[in-house]
Amino acid sequence: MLFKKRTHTCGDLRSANLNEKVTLNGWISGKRDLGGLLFIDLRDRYGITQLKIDPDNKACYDTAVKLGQEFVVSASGIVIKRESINKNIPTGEIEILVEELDVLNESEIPPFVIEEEIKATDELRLKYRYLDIRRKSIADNLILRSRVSQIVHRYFEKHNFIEVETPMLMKSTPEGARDYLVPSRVHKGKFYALPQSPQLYKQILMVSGMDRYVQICKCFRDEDLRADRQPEFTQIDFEMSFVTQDDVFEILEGMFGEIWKEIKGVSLPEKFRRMTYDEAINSYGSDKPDLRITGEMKIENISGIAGGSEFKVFQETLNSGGIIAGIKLSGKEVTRKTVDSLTEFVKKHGFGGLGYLKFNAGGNVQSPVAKFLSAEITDNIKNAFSAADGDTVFILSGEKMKVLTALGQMRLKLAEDFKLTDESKYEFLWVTDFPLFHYDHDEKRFFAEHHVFTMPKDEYLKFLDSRDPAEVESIRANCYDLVLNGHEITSGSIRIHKPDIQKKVFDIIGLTDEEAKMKFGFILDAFRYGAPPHGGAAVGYDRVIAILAGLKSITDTIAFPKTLKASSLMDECPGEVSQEQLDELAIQIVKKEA
RNA sequence: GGAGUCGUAGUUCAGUUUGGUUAGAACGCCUGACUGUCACUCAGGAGGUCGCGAGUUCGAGUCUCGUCGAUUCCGCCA
Repeated sequence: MLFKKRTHTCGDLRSANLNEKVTLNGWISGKRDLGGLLFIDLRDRYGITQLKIDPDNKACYDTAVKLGQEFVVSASGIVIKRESINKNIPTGEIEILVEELDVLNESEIPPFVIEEEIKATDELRLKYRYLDIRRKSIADNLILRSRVSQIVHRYFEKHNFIEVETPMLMKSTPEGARDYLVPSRVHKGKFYALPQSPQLYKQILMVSGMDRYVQICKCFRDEDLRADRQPEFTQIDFEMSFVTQDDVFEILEGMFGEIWKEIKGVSLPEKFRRMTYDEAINSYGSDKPDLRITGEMKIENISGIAGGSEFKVFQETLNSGGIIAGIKLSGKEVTRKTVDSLTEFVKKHGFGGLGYLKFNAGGNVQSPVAKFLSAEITDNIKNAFSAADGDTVFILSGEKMKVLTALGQMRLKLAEDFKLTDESKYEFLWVTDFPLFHYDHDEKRFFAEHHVFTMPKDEYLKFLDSRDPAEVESIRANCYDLVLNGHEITSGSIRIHKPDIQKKVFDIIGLTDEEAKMKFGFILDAFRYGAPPHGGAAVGYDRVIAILAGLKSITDTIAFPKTLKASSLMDECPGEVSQEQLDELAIQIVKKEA
């Protein structure tokens, strides 16, 4: 079908184009019929341009009055100056006096009005995602995503990385997240798995001597979903040979630096701040602390100070190996309501109650536990937190990790309730020295915290032969996360490349040689032929885009996202398949009993 | 797997607490009027399986149970 092609987009024309004869193609975004004069807003992804239809041009006018929302048209005419200027849009000084108007396609009445302040629910927007993407904010997210992608490709190429595509159909490995499985027709009863990440392939590429590998790739995890978790998501996955942790950091610091500079016009520090896992847990009660909070609100362990008190709860805690710790809220009025809501919050975390010390003006201390604490102890607590009059210190006592994580979550809650987070900041933080193992008391065995190929730090290699839970759990790994504003956006490690160390790690998690061979045989084979020291990381691409776009959820960074139940409302997947397809795969559906 | 919230016109919601006349509003849609609008304005109109299924009741949008879907959180996500 022939149609008059556009000479400009709907975002192009300005006063400089006055008197030019132009053609625009686009969607009808609005129509204002004044009874004679008729104005149309024509939209494409570049912007909106106003069309003026004069009733004297009868053919044109007759077509125009019949136009509905989202009709696709081609309009030709002269760029003229508007009588009244619209300062809200970039093309607001001009309009097109239309001479020729063709309907390229009609549209049914859309199920929701396509406007920036969308009223439709997520459910409806996902079902008609193609209409949702016509909205500027969603389109802009996809454009942003595309721009970042270009920056990333350019950056890694500049640093001598090779892009290698790795298989989407691979072997299922039982460690880690649940795999999405794909049945094999040729090998009946056997299954491929979709990659949770290209981890093993990229390590093998290091053995191959590719030296520097990168890929922006889709990954799949069949786990329950959240606002920031989609069943399929995207990683910037990379691996480097002959490197230490610092080399990996440098690459990512450079990459994020370029992204932020180009997208946000913000210069990030050349080196990001670093913190060990232990420091993060002890001071922020989290392995991904949000450092945008005013005054940082560090957790202080006051076991030593408060332990000297008569307070029975504190005594019992310390006797059973627990800790007493707290956080300070600076200069905010703490009401009865605040305390009640926080108490309810900590009770959900399994605490009997919440202690607090309110340092009022004039040296008066308001506290339900004050009567158990001497003036000296109260003073010492005040000093430990560098508390001033008007500050409140909240205190919890109990098992160490429970206290720290509860205080960590309270820190975030207080920051939210009292608006202590500087939303304009970008706080990047390396969290390093993660534990290599944790002991599972139910299953009575050790598990790898990151993955089984993570290299222990040199000074802990001696504990690889120990089976004492405390010693084994003390082993720290060459394993690191990059945290941005409290979100984990990157995770990686230096890998084990020596078979003897690998064997010891397998031993600790109770993997026999035989099992190891069955699960990881191909990579262990590869490692026998000269594996270089190597390490890398994977960046959670969707989360990075969400933060750049100022979104809470990653859903709108993805063109066609899935719901929390992993279905796509637009194309209605997953769907049933025919009996023939099942027969070919030798698969039988077991109906759930009623 | 568990807990919470939501589901009423094309859309967003009110109505559910305390069951009771013809289920309302706004936007959208349709018709008409209007020659400088840009959230055009004005007048009129159409539009409902109250998610679905059972139950309680003289009577259910409203109460109970189940189910489906969306969403938030916990578990889970090396």
